[in-house]
Amino acid sequence: MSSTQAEFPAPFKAGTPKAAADRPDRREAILLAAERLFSQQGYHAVSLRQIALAAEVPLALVGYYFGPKQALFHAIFEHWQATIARRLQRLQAAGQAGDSDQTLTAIVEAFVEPVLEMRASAEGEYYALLVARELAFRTPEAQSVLEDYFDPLAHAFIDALAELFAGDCRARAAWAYQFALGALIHHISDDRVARLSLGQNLANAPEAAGWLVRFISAGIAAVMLAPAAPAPNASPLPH
Amino acid sequence: MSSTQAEFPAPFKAGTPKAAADRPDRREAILLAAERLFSQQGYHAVSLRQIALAAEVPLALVGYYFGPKQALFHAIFEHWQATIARRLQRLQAAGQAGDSDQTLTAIVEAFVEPVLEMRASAEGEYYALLVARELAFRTPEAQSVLEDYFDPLAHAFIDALAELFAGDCRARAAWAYQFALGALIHHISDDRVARLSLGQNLANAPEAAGWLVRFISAGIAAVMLAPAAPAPNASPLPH
DNA sequence: AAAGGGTTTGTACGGATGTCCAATTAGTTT
DNA sequence: AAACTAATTGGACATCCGTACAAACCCTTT
Repeated sequence: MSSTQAEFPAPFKAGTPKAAADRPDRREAILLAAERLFSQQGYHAVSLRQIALAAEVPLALVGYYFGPKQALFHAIFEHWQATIARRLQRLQAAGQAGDSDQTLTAIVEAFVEPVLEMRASAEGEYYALLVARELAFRTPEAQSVLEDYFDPLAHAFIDALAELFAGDCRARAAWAYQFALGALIHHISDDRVARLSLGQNLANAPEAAGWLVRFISAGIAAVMLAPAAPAPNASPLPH
Repeated sequence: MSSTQAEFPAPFKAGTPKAAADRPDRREAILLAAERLFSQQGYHAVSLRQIALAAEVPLALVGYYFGPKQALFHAIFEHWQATIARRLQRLQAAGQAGDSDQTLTAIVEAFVEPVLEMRASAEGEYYALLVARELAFRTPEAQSVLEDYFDPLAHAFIDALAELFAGDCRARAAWAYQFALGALIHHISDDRVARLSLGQNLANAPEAAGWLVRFISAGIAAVMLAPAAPAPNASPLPH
């Protein structure tokens, strides 16, 4: 794991035995504001002063709780580590469905729905956005976060797909997974669909989940069930 | 169009009748360096001094040719505007295919292939990356570029899909388009598939284009051909 | 009351940034 | 050669950045 961990005030205030609970938690306010601003504008576009202003705390308090800016960024991912474990559990439960069509749908739902739920929740809204946007860059930071936290999840999904469609097809499953991940991530971070649909669709509307599951499931099936290396003009439908 | 257009030296030097061709084109050197650095690190992470250093020109020359930093960012997309026109032409040609399966495949190929060709070329490599990575952010710079240059293209594709699948289905087509765009964009900026496929797939390998076309085509068909608002557990395959 | 540790705050430093401008050079036209 | 425009350059400006620090403030324990 990466090295940046420090001796700054603990996430759960261990020092004070029975701290007054009525006082607002300034540390979490900072974390929330950082999450929101980083996810909307990107790490480098946001200053610590903007974060402090949004969290309604003085600037120096940011440094007091989190130290350097980079450590604040890292703390966000620490804070959400548990959600990845939930997605893994959900995937394992998906393998127990009926026929293969149902199993595929169950796997895709296990892939999509926890993320959309988090995106829709007040707590995880901006974390989902942050993951979707910041992990595309090839900085050493992003790479280490990806490898440490998200690669195991990806391998689990790819293995599940390769097992569902028998044969030597793990390479295909890896392609299909990346396409599916792209569709999911873009949907998460999208606010353009309202404009492009001329106002008919709302960004991240709940009914979109069903369309997305449909899109990804059919796409995966088309890739996994294709006879061989696809001819340039092959029909896309399994038909 | 957003307001930032200015009286800075023209892209094609109109003032000088027969400028000495042996002198290196400093303006294009700046544009190239900006393209590369912006795509790798992001707009806000790159300073004008870094760009000037990479282009091997003094700092003030950047301002002389492009004015404010945002105008330089905008000029990159202005420079590649022709490729968007080519994509539009390609899309219009795709409508003339045979049956609806072939037409859909032709539309998707018109959507995917020009982008992958650009990604594979030495000239357009960084531009493709830049589009994929930077336009996801909700910053004023990204929004204005999206509206000015890419919304017309998106509308054309959505209209083509809505026309292919008859009925009142433009809203669905808008969803399908966003999912497809996500798959394409993520594939463009991805270098993780090699790791996730345990070395079997190479990032942006040419054979991936066929799989991507298949994935997207089947996904679009599944969304557009669905009977009604999809039930949560509906089968994803058009049977 | 006194002490003490965890919080909170105002403030300031060095450095980097975007932008601007006057001055100089190069190239073409009169 | 002189004049004129385009290209080029170094340097400076105000502003913002991340970071650090000493003093003040609670609140609980002596």
